[in-house]
Amino acid sequence: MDKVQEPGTEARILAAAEEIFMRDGFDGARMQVISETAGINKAMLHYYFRSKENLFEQVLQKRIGSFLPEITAAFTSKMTLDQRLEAFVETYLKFIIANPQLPMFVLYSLYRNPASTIHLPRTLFEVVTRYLQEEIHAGRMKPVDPGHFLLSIISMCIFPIIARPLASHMLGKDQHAYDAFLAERKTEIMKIIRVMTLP
Amino acid sequence: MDKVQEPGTEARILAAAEEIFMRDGFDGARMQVISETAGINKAMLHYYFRSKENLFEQVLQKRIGSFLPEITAAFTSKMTLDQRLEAFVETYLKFIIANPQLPMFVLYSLYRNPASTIHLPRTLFEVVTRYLQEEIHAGRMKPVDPGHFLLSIISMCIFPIIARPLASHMLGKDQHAYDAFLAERKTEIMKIIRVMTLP
DNA sequence: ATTTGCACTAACCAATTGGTTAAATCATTA
DNA sequence: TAATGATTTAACCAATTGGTTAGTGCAAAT
Repeated sequence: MDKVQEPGTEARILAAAEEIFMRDGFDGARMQVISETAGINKAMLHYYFRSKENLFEQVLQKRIGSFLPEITAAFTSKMTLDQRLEAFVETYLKFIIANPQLPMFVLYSLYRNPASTIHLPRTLFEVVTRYLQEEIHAGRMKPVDPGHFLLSIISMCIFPIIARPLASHMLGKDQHAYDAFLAERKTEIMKIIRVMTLP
Repeated sequence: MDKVQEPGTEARILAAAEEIFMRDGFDGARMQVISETAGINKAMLHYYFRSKENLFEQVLQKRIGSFLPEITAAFTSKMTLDQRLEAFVETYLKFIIANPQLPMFVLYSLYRNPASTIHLPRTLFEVVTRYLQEEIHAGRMKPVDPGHFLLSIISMCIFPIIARPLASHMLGKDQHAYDAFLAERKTEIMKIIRVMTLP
């Protein structure tokens, strides 16, 4: 009989904290609920992580750090500009549709406490910018401002997720119809990107 | 001596509640702080508004209702398609740049409690959709899905505001440079819109 | 002049909050 | 086996929370 590798206490706490902080936010989350979700005593939270603030910061940094490298990798893994942008959008959308609570959690947390951005890498923007400038210089792409270009793409990917309650109501779509709408997004965003980039 | 029309207690409470709820969110806001900001006793909050939840809902509905009609009006006030879209983007951007806390407040509140959407009008989307379909039918506009089109525009307007801490860090821009970046947005978004709509 | 009802306050309340402590248990090592 | 250090627990704590209460002052109505 193999003994199933059950996660240690610290990992269980982090997983529980992630779930509760994402659902309820920092102020709405209760240490008691986190400890119950992790199946342990409340005092253990303070034994492993000194305070609520520290526990929250750990969760936030862990989750922010997890997807930026993934996106950057998707972009650099393909050959042509169009392939790279398509891989970028596809990976981005797939990731946030699979983790729909993550964007709002990250954005709201940074909005309330911008100091948390300090530990973030800047590689994604640098990588994309350098590549776009090469393509533009070689005449394979219409000249665009890399900052505006990248932010517009990310806007169109993330916003429909974080604005879901408002957007689905305004478009008159129920749960199901809005999921279908999100599934069409990749195609729609790529249409816009192509018309922006084609020289 | 004219007596300056000082706002009544109820209005002072609403103004204070708006300020505190926007800054701290529902869970982070304290009734004590709201009452102090309004310059009154805490019991007055419950005298005029029964509970914290009710006070919050009043503030939320009031602020949501205030800018949707304004945007819709901007769109319908102009003649040509391009003029209408430009007025829409310009008004939208001007409004949220002047009220930068509003979008996150509304989106986060609805995200945490989607039930609050019930009382919202849907006129904006209907007005825009009908008009776009006419333009497309008349061959004055490239055929696009109105839902995706409208949501993409709104995404590109709002996202740089709510993602400010993250975006300014990733683009390597300080406070000042990011303000300048936001000021360029109208032009950049209009470029994209034109290339999407031109037949 | 007395009643009525609204606006307002100080004091209070039960419940909950994040955090602590001292003691118990477990595993490792000497 | 005895000692040692890490892990876990139940009980506790001071502070804060949203909300209540009984009563005060005051202007209009009777």
